Amino acid sequence: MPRVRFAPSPTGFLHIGSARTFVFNWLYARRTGGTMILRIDDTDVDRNTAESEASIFEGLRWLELDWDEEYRQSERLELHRQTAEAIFRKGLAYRDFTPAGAADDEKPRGEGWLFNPGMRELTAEESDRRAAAGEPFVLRFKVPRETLREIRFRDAVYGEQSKSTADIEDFALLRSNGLPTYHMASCADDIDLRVSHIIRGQDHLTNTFKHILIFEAVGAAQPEFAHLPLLIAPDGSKLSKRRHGPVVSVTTYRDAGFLPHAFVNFICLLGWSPKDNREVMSRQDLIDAFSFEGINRANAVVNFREDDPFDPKAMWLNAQHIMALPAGELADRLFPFLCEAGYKVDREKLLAVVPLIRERIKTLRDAVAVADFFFLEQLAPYDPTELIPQKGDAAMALAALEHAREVLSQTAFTHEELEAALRAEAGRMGVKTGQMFQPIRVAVCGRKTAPPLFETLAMLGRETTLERIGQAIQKLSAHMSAHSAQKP
RNA sequence: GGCGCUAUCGUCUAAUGGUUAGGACGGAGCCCUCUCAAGGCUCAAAUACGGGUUCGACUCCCGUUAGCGCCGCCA
Repeated sequence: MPRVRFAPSPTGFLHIGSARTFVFNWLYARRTGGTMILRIDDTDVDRNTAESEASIFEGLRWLELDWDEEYRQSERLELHRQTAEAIFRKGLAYRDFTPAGAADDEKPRGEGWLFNPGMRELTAEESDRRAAAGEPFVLRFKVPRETLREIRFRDAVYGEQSKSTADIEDFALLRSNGLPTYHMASCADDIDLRVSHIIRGQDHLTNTFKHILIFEAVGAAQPEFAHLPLLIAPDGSKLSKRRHGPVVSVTTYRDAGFLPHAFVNFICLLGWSPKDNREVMSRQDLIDAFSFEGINRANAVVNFREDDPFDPKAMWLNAQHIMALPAGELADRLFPFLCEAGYKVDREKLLAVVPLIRERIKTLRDAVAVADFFFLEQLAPYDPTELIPQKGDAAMALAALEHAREVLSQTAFTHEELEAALRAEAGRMGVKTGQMFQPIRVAVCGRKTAPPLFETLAMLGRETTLERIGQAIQKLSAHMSAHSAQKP
């Protein structure tokens, strides 16, 4: 059974790219009946924060993603140290006593550094003596140089890869403070946890050659590798909080009212395709369709803008998932957003409102603006001229409202009855239905764009409807007299 | 600079030597219609460039260009 892992370092909030890496690992595990491991890679004590770790768990919980085993690298340092020690004893690593930062001075900006001169060649006696004397050192892997060879592996996404040892630097295994580096800790854990498939970002593609050297040195079997194309910003740069702000954090999507399943659907489609033109996919659909062959090799742009922080496709997918959700579940999802907005909502009423708004919201939060008039006692102030229909005037609006008030006071508040009565009244008045309906709509909703009128009236009930129409008549009358007083 | 990776509509992608280069988002338009949506239909929109190989190239090879990644005692 495959064993895969997601290994975030808690140095920032859960990033959209990290979330995608988790999802691809998870999909593979769930598809194959394998094991999903969450490993917190917290060996960089200076940069780790508790908030960051909390954000990772918070994000994963929101996404409704689970895992089967959980580890923390900081609790496994002894294993890392012992593994490094074993490599050292085999003569495949050496102590480098070059003081930290010393290389910075002579480093001619990004030249191909391979190792610090003099340190590889230190005799065992000399090395032991200096170490015993307490001189700090970093333990480096002794990459084969005398006899060059090609390190090879087959990536499940990028295909055959090879690199000459002549182009691989003597990377560090242990820092001078005794803590393992990422490479050491990661490989030691992957070996110990029997990780069978390493699925991670493409930024690790060239690191993989180093990791293979470690696997070989330890005598461990090589796992399968699958590197994922990176998520990038519209300008081609990598996503970063500093440059791109909160759009890279998954909690931003949660707070904006994305459905977790829609969000996962969206990030899966970035760099992966089921190849059959499907796009709106349930979690089970994704599990069933996932394969490494479907993963693309080019980086994918998250198409956000300054004025529109969410990728339009993410919005569309969210709307699709909202429309596909059973009414009861959608009501549950909407509930916290409406409560947070200060609306007085009860589940019964919300359940009735859901069918009226579900096609009109792209995010859960949209409901706050779209459904306000269902829950607010008092309508927000609106411009009385909104009551005036197309190709009509204030007098027409006033007449429509007064007639409507009359008719509605004696009509049953059902969709059919309301529609029949109001259409008939428009006919009697000799106005178009739209001219009749708009003033009523604005009177009860406070704006021109709203859900269909009759369902809305039925939902609101006679009392509220008549009250709001009465208020509209007052507003309009006041407006008319003010208007005519000003311009006699 | 060295090494590695990548390149199809604006964006996400399909087409594993033979298609009028397909789908989706977004855009434009039409239909439906009590407004707004939703839905349906139509249109515009791409193989980075240059060489090969081949009867035939988005697809294979070489080069150019561009982008990204790694080259830390970060991960």
